[in-house]
Amino acid sequence: MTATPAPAATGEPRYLSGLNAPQRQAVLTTDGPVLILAGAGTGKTRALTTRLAHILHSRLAWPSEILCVTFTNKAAREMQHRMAALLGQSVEGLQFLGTFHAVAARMLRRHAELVGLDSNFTILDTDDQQRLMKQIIIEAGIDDKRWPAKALAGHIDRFKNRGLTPAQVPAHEAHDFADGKLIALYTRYQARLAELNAADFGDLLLHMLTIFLAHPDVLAGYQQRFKYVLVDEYQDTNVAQYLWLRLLAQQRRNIACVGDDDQSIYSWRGAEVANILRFEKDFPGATIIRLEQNYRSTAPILAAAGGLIAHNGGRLGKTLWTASDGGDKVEVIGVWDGPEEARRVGERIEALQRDGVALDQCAILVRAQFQTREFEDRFITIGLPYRIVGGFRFYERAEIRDALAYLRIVASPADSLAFERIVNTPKRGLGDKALQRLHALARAQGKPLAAAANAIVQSDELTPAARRALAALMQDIARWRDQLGQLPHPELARVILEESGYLAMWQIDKSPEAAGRVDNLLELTRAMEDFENLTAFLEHVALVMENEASEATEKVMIMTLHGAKGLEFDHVFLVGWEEGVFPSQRSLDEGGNASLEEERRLAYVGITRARKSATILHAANRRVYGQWTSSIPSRFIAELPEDAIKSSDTLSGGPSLWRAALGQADPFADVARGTGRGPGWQRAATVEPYSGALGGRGRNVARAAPVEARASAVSFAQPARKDVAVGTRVFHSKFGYGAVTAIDGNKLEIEFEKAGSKRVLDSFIEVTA
DNA sequence: TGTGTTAATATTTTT
DNA sequence: TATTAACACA
Repeated sequence: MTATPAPAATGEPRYLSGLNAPQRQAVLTTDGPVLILAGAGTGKTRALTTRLAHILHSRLAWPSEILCVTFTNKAAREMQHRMAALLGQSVEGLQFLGTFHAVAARMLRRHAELVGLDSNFTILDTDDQQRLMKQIIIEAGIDDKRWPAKALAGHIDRFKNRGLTPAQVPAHEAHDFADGKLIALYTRYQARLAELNAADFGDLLLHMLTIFLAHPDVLAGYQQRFKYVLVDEYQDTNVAQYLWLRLLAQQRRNIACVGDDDQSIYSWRGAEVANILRFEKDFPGATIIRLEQNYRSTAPILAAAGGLIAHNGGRLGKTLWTASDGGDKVEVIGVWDGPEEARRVGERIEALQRDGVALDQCAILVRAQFQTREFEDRFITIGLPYRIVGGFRFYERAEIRDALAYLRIVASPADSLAFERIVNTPKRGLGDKALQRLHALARAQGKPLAAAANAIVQSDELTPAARRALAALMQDIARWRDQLGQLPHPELARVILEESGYLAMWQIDKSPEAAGRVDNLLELTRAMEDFENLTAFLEHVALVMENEASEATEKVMIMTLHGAKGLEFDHVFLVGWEEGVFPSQRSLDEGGNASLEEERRLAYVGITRARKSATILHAANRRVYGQWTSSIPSRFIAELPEDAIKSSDTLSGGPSLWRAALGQADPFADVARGTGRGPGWQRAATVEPYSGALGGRGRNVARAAPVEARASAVSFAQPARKDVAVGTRVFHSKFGYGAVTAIDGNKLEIEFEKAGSKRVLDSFIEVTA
């Protein structure tokens, strides 16, 4: 094996230079099925992108004859960009490069009538979906508390992921929900979607499957068209996606799938690792190419990751190697509790920062969102800029969804879900009673809600007040619809937000987040300018639920392990490696070994994100849902190869934990075993006291805990600002409004209206009038 | 119809 | 602990 790229022959296209032998093979083997097993950091995107560029450059196919699917919009965009860079010009006409859902939606709009939809069908998101399911459950006379909409949505989603229409669901699987009514509810849900001219995410693929199977001519058309099929992240495909791909590629068999079975972490979303494992059976004679040379991480990091993943069974098997040598061992640090973990990581990052490391090259990877809080609190205190990635996305925010509902009802009068959402937002005095009547009429006449509303205001069904309010709303909607062709759509959106009173509703609102919501609404209208018309914008929103705004300032990234997949950082902090946190309790309780192996793959993904250093932390005590719990280090720590890691413990409890985990005599074993407050409690509290350690009800400890005693160099370096004094009214993006009660240099003590008393740095607050 | 209370409930989330 | 949804009340 060699790190040297194969020598470039003269006259060879420029894009091939710099590829290693297997990468080159992955690009040049254009005929027949190819499975590219690409380990983390082995240049998989590069191989895939170059392959696409090669096909186009060699004129093997036109852009419109290529199907290239990814899972995320980000990945699709990146391919587009990198290919333009490779070929020296951007490529037009790649109509079928995109996410599975975007590509399927594009196809479905062409053939919608074959599954009883109109080509302008709306795409529902999870929220719409669940509201609809709840209606269906109640309509069926089922107790929606015992059988929540969420659970039904989960079942139906799983069926769709498996490519099963209601008729295809095996009868014995119907007993899981509402006394065997599951299939009936699924059927009813699909019927309602058809009435609403709507499709959910799962439908985009499932409908296409149905069409392909029922209309061989349509399928043949696509089989003919797509000379080459490229698939990214193949290990994450679900059964529906797999069947869809297989149908499309069956004819020409020029399919190339890139994936890594060791990075399959989405089985809970229906991903089937089996798809990648049986590729050779599906496509006999397939070329298998392994990319194993890692260009990202140091040898110790790869050794740690490799040693860990070796504990999984049923792998296709890959061994990552690197041509570079040196590098620090992976550090494993045991700490007393969550706050100490956050403090340690903060210190480490500040040290790195002093050495000139950019903050956005440091990442903290957590198993679950709740772990981010500890870091957030700490970083606010020491004034370390951070960004929590994930969590709520722009288009999921309530105000954005409300605004979109207004736009949807204007764009498509039959969108009853949108209508329902905005009919009484802002409050118009249209309560349950009025809505029930409206629903009843709509159902009786088989009309959309908006049409029923137009009818009901002609009658005396409603109270005069409600009737007036509804009539006014319907007039507004009609007027906005008239303006649809006249005003530019961002302008129309502004008009709607103004005239509906929706914007005013938030402007009047005094809660801390209201100002942000107003900003978001303005941002929404701005974002619309990037689209040709309202329809194009709404399509984008339905399929691209991500937050595109990237911030310019350097910040420490805090994100989940799932969110980190596909990313890389110089310095990675893997926190919360404790049994019950990671691997998560849920995965230990249910799902058996498969589920544990997925957690292990998640750990593997986490470690392989690191370029230069990986640091693993585990705490002896952690507050989960307000309860203090003790835990032992994650089994994954014990699975790391001894010579790739370096363990260190803090004074406050680490060593005892190690011994507990290794089953040796340990004076504090009772602590580690989870009996709660063992003798270590008092000891730890005296080693490094802080309010958090003594639990929520730490009445016996002064509130102003000496946590900040060792404040960071960063916070000392900044001069105190002059526009604040005791009593100044301020705003903080996390805590809301408050008044300054004490000033200590650039640290302020503020009594927040909602959040209580907090100490924060002055650079984090705004002075308000 | 709007508001204040209580009670339940709590992974991961590419579209 | 903290959020959210459902329910009683004015």
